[in-house]
Amino acid sequence: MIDVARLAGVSVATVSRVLSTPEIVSADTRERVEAAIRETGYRMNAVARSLRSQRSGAVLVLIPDIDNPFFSTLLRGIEEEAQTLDLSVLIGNTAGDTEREENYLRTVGERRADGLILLTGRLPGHARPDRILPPTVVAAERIDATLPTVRVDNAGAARMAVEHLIALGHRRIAHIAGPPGNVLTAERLEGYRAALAAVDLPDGPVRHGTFTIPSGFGAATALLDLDPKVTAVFASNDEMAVGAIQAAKARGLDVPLDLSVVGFDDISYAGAYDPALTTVRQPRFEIGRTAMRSLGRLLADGDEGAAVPSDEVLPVELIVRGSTGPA
Amino acid sequence: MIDVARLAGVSVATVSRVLSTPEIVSADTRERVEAAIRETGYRMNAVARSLRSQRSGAVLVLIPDIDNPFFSTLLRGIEEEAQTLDLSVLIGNTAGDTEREENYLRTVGERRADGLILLTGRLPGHARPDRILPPTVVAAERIDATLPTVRVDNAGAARMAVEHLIALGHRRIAHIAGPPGNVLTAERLEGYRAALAAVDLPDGPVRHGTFTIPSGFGAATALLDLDPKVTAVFASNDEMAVGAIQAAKARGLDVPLDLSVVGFDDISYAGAYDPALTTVRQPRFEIGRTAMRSLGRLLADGDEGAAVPSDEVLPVELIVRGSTGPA
DNA sequence: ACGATGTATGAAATCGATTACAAATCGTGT
DNA sequence: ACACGATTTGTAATCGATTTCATACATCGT
Repeated sequence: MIDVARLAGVSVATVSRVLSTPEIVSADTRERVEAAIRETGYRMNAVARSLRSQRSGAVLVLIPDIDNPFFSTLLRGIEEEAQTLDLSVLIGNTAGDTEREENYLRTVGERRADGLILLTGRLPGHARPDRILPPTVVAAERIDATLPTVRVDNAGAARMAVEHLIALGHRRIAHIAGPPGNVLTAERLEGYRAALAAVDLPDGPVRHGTFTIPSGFGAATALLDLDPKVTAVFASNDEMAVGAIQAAKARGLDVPLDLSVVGFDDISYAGAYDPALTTVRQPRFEIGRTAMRSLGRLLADGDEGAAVPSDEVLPVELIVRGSTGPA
Repeated sequence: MIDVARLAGVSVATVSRVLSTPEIVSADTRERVEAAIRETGYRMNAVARSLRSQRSGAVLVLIPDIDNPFFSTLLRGIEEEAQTLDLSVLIGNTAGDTEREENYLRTVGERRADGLILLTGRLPGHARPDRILPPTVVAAERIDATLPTVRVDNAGAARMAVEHLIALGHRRIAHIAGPPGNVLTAERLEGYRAALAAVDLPDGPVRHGTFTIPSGFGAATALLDLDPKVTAVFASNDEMAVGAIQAAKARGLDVPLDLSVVGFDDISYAGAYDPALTTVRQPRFEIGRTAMRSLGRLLADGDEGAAVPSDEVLPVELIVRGSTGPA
């Protein structure tokens, strides 16, 4: 910067002004400085700027598993919006590990990141609930009423899925739920029950899985053993739905002729599966993008809107494909 | 830091030393300082440290598509190793866009990142080949002999896949290649040809796709139209292999009875597909981890080993599943 | 022609650490 | 008891930007 200043015959203060607030510099010096910048190939040192301005220009994304297609799409949305906001994205893959979480949280304590996006479905540092968080946005699940959140209406979406099955004439509809204690599990189970109750149908059998294909396979097997008259299954996510289809095939049932299966999420390969999965599409990319946008606002506003944590609910869409059919 | 120093009755220099080189400070002052740190809840400002030490402690990963399971696993490996090296990972999703690439490259020019990992399969800033790069490691493909690389032997792996088909008795084996001009496409095509040539079989028909399911579907359809006697297809990646299976099913063929299909990569849902995909597993996680490890060494060494850019070739594994069978 | 106002610029303080150099303290051998 | 080297600590410069404050100059109204 000193070189640029020398070359342009101005002070470093002026060079800085050309870079950050060009409008307050007279047109001709500005041009001289810009020419000098080009000539020297000068690049701003972002670290020095961060030190002085007390902003790192980065956000940290805590994510349970980058490798999970659900989260990777979210991350893509976050990344996309971050780029338009000129913010960097630091990733923190926690793998459900509290220690790693703490590690990453240190990162923001050390000022490496200005804000935080939580995809982990729980508050970090839960040992100390008094823990102060930086500007934070929660995506995909509502875990704390005091934090801005971007999500979908899980209960409503689950209800929509089950209503689709009811409309197809199914009466005995089972549910493969997520792990007990999980917010998503509870909300989707609630939606499933609401849909049945609305048409005076009794609840079908319910089994819990762990959001994985094998657990879906196991749960579906158990359900079909328990009640062979079940003609439809609503799974709390797509992986378990795929597991359920595999279980059905394994016992010689045809999907959708003998058993209809609905998933949740519409992960990328749901449509590629055979049969193609009927599922509820969450706008994952949009959720990510929206979360990043909210965080951007939070960072820009200082503490203005903090009093009213936003809670954005994005619309879902039922994608009807080959895994469901008439009862 | 000043507060800590005051509380411990020492100078800030001593506090700094306790933090970065504890061994040169006497045991009792060290303890006093550590107590003061705990008491004040002091957290180091990483930005200030970066400014002084001229190291940001972050690496930038340029990735074509985070959402692609192939890359997301790589990224997970990178992330994992980065955490043990105490480095932050900045992600740059380029989506094949040169402008974004440039944007992200600016990031490292501005000292936000110390090093670079390229998953994009090409050198960035190709407009200016004289462009100076920071310490850089290339993962998954060899694109420049002067840059350290971590990869697999694509030709050998492809050959292994085709030899599996030959061993099953297949004689007319088609290939769905990647897009022309791509390094991976060329190497895998070469391996395919080498396997056939080794047993004096003529090349089968070859069609190019774009590494996507629909393109695999289209290519397989074209191949089967062209030569209905084909009994096996080797696809250059798993997505195209899935597309090929769909194409076979669409024309009433059974996989693997009428047509055997082999893919490449072993992406996460290859084993979940119906039929489960026979494929060549790339150790993606290990590739990512190894790439990060190499970069870590590069960053630690200054310019020592720069003369001999490493080229690590990791072993692949043929995963035989349900999509291949005897001719 | 003169003070008041506004605009453009520069000098220097500042952000929060690290580290070269200097100074103080301590121990040890004679 | 003293000189010398080793250890420990402090003072102040430094990293590269931003920003406050002061100053120089131009413009304008009366």
